[in-house]
Amino acid sequence: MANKMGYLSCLDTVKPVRDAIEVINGKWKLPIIISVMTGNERFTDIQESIPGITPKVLAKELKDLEQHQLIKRVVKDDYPVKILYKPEPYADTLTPIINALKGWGLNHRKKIFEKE
Amino acid sequence: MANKMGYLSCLDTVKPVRDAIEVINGKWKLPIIISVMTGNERFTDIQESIPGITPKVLAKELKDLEQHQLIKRVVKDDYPVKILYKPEPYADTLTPIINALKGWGLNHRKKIFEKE
DNA sequence: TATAGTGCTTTCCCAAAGGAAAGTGAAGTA
DNA sequence: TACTTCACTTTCCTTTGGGAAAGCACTATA
Repeated sequence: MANKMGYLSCLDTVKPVRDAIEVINGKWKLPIIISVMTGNERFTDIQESIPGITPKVLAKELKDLEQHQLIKRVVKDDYPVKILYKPEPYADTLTPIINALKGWGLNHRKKIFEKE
Repeated sequence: MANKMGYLSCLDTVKPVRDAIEVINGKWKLPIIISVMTGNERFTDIQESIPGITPKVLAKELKDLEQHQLIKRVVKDDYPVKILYKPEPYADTLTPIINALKGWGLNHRKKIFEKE
């Protein structure tokens, strides 16, 4: 028993990786987290710091990230009402992922340029 | 100068992260790489090792991964013709990303279960 | 009062991702 | 000869992601 199938099980790794991918999927979630963690707090600042993102997409992704408790939306009613987006402490746990992707991306770009 | 904008630039990190995301985007690419790196070589073995994947999706993603030089398709004409998928050395460079995602996914699942 | 900026929302639309199910052609097995 | 396996391919359909553009309520400023 334990071997009725002919393939090698890799679920130990595949399952948690898929859990992670589900949270940070799409083109925009990690860039937004990076921007907020860098210190951008205002909607338009975040938007301008990420080339190509539209306000619709940004609004939607900010909501998703709030639900996953990675950022929080703070309404500050000073003179005018200001809305600030801040990273939750939980966002810090993504740092290893971001660094791994950053390192790989830098290296990959180098590799592509060398070849072509 | 160097400060005409009111936002903080985070392109140093955002750009390489996006380069990486472009290569490993979607639900399936990393699971497939994990399966192949685990030692699964045959189409049906890979398919069975990843619950939920359909042959159409697997065929398409395998082609993508081949183009990115992360796996190679080997035609072995022994008695019958066999087709094998093997990891390229370049796939190893994804290990830090996979480990970071795996660790985060495991922790995230624990966090979710604690709460609810 | 008119204009501009902020933080979105709304509408419309398209393309890509992805799932279900069946089919296909070559080869191997009974 | 019939059946099965392997490695896909094909068709069809639904969902999701994402872009363009406009609008809107509110506040500030001239």
